[in-house]
Amino acid sequence: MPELPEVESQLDYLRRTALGRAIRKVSVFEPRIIKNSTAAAFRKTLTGRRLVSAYRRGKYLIVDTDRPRVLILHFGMGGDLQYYPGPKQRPRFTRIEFTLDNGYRLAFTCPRNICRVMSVGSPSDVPGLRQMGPEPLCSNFTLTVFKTMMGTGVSRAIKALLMDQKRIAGIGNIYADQILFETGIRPTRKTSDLDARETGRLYRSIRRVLKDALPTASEEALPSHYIYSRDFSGQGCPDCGRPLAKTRVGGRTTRYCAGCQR
DNA sequence: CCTATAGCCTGACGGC
DNA sequence: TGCCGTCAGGCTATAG
Repeated sequence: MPELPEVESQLDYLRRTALGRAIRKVSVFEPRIIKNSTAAAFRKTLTGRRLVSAYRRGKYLIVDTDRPRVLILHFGMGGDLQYYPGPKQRPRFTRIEFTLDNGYRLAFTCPRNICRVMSVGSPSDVPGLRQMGPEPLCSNFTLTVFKTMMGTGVSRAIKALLMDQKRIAGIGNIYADQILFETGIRPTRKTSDLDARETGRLYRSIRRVLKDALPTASEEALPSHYIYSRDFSGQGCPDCGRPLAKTRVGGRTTRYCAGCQR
């Protein structure tokens, strides 16, 4: 569920709380979520490090330290950061806890253990980051770039392409459905079937939907007009009121309006 | 190379 | 009351 806008809000949270502090202690409650190294190496490489700066890439959060050592967080589904004064406030599902030099703690929580943390020398050590496609909200993601991407070897459903992190960074199930709804394109359409006008609309919709979601994105508040929310609350299409269709595309539950999306 | 699918993982929820 | 099956969704590994 944490997609580009939600990870951006996690980044904001980190900047308002633990960023700038040094790690006094690393507590590992769930070693399985640590990738690329053992729990012992994870602790050792990060203890004493200062969290200098952070940025987002796709659905990853990347934290640079005062050494050639980078903390990578991936929120999987339902991952979250919590900052609190002491162990009494430790949240449920805390998998990793950093005790900071001001005594406060930063927890990485994840109910389903699908999240991942890594301590690496460079972000490019992580295959998912190395192969990550362009950032859709950056200026180098132009219509031309998007058109080229849409033209190369694509017999797949358009929704599967939107969610492919090697093509575009940061779009997951919910925003893919919303982008396609606002474009009036059915998620099951083959990418090669889209004409130039639809491709242009899709490009603008990707940018608009993600950008509009940035200011308010957080785990608990998805806009009520989103087709995901509308389906969840048993309401129909926000435009025509018709019951929403549900199917599977790219292995994911997919919601659309059979009337408004062609 | 490209695409599709199974599996990881466990809380929430509905049915009985 | 409580058991059980299903679903959710990021990604990766593997199969076709």
